[in-house]
Amino acid sequence: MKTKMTIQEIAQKSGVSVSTVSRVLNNSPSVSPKKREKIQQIIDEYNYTPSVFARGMVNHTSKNIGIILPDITNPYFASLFLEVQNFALKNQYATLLFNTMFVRHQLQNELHLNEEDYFKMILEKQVDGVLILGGSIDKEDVPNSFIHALNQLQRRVPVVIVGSKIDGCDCLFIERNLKQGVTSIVHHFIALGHERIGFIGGEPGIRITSARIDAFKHSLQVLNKQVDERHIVTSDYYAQDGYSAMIQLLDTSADSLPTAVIAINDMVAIGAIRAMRDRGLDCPGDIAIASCDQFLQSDYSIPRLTSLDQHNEYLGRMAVMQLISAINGSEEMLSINHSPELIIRESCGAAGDAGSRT
Amino acid sequence: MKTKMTIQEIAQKSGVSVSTVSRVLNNSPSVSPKKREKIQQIIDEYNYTPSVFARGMVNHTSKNIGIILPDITNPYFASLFLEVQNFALKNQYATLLFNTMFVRHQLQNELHLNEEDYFKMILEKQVDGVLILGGSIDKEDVPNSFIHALNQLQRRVPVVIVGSKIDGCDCLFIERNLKQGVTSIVHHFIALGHERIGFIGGEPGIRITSARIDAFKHSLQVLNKQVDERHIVTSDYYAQDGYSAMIQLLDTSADSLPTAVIAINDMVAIGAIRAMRDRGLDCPGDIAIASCDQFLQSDYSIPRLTSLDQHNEYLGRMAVMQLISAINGSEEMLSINHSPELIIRESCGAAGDAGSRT
DNA sequence: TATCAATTTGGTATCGTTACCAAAAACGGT
DNA sequence: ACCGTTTTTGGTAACGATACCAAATTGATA
Repeated sequence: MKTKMTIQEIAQKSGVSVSTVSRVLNNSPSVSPKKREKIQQIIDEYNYTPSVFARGMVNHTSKNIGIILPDITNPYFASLFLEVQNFALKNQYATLLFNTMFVRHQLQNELHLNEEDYFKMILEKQVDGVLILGGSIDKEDVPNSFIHALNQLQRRVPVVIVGSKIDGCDCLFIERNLKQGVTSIVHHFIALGHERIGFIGGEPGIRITSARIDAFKHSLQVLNKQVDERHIVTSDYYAQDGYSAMIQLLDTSADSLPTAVIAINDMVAIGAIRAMRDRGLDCPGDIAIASCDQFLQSDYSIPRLTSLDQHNEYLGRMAVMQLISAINGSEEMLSINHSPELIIRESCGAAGDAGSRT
Repeated sequence: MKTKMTIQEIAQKSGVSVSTVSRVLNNSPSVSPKKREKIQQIIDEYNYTPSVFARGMVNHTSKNIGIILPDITNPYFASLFLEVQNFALKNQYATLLFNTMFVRHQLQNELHLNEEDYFKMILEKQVDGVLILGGSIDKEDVPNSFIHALNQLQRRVPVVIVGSKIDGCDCLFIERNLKQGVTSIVHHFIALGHERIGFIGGEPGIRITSARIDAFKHSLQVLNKQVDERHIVTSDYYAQDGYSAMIQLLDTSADSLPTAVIAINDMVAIGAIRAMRDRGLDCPGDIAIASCDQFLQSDYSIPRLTSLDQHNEYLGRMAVMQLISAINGSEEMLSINHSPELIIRESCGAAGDAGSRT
């Protein structure tokens, strides 16, 4: 490949010293306008760009940030990433993306890596900061080795984590309000006259799951409603998991089925509705469904899904802002506060029957 | 942040010269086993990793590759990316991901960038190679400025493009067989006795769209069936576009509706089915639907979608393999040949009624 | 033991920037 | 015209690796 221009060549061609060219490159004020213009012209003409390696040697920065997330095919993470990249780019940072989970994808995962290995890799890549979106960090008992690896990472570059705060880890955490949304769904169901409400989906042992189930139980207890434990079925986050969870629910409590079910996300809801259909049940007729974390297809499914808009874009944006400000040495913690919004459509019955597509 | 170890410090601590440490780092054979072990131990102890900047200065490589794609939230690109990253990582390459399309996401896209701008950015990042997955490259008339920018990129680093070959561009192209799949859908529909078949979705002026529509028309003509132009409605690639395309189809040819429709992908199929439902029509009863590029939820939708599995994983893998071999100076072109597989489920009627979930 | 070849080591220029300091030029005021 | 101050420039030492060549060590053979 063609050899790159260097600052010396630019200097020579413009008849100045490298120092002056460097000053132009870095917008230093102390360059005479005349020289600046001439140099800039030469830079443009040869479309020279400074070597990030040489710069890195001096500044120890790469202008890259690392993003670690479990699964980019999950719309939740994809939309988060999108906001992150957008904002990062606006601040001259590019994003190195590491997708840690391959299992679901039937790909022969020839590299047997756990998240700790990714931490190491990312460190070797000399990124200026790391953003961790979900993953193992959300486990209820995070392994010590994981925390250790995380702290080691944190000692070298700023680390921002979108997830639940854990003890013994001094990274910056951005927490979502997981409970508020579930509570508002419960209230909505109660208002529609439902007495027996269930909850499906979510991996057990994961904080997101248990936080939502806690909120679910708690909000029912406050209203003096009972919770039937058989109506709570964990599994995972995808359509197939919604399917299996609903089948299990139907099988184990055939004598007293819930009349409404909360799904941990839209994919799970879709799987659950499919399961109901396969068992000859109608949604919302027999069981109403509402879910968290709405995604793009929610408004086109049959029935259209009542779902929570968690404003993930906002979350992603806050996370990078926090990271970039930490990279720039700021200690300030950005406060984040956004309320999820319940989008009422058909799957919860009653009020949503008309649909909401615009 | 803590200051990083350098090779000199390691050398000093192990009582050897930097050269020897460097040799250990690069697995050079000419180091005595005893010294090698001792040095390795010190390296591990301080968990030293060499500076990518310093290395880059000497080798001019970053061990990073750049991936440019329009929309990571689109399951097609997400699964492609996953394979790409997996294989890249296995070869010590990390992936810088650039998502060029923001429009669909209602985000205030404060950075007004077109793909050419991304080329420039990626070049400045000193990646060792670039992989372009779809996007503007698939336009029927690619702007000259785009080709120019592309060639400029290509002159500096190897560029592999997953997309249709274009004249005047000497990058490496990996082409999908777009026609075969559509043809097999047509044959399936004909076998089921359908006479009037339509086609919906896909952005007009994009090669993927026109290639598939061409294949659609051609395979019908070969069988001496007519094509009703009103039954071909382009729009875009998402659920909302399937919805609007189907509405338009229903509106413009109410007198003679097709009995079967091919959707350009599963999201479009979902939108179309929703539109039918809103108009009181049943799928597959009134209009059967089959689509290309199956995605994860295909088997859980109502009805389950008959769809084409294009084996994208394989495509993604070939693309990185090609890129990495090009980075390593190989001229060889990998030949790629995989046949799409039609997964028959409910949405096409008849044969698929039983569903296919395992 | 002396000689030569093969193996293992060390020294140092180099890569392309920026930071820092010193030198030169430009400017203002007497 | 001279001096002091400010602005603008240039020279060069870092930064942390690798590559290359020369030197030292080892081992084998006569």
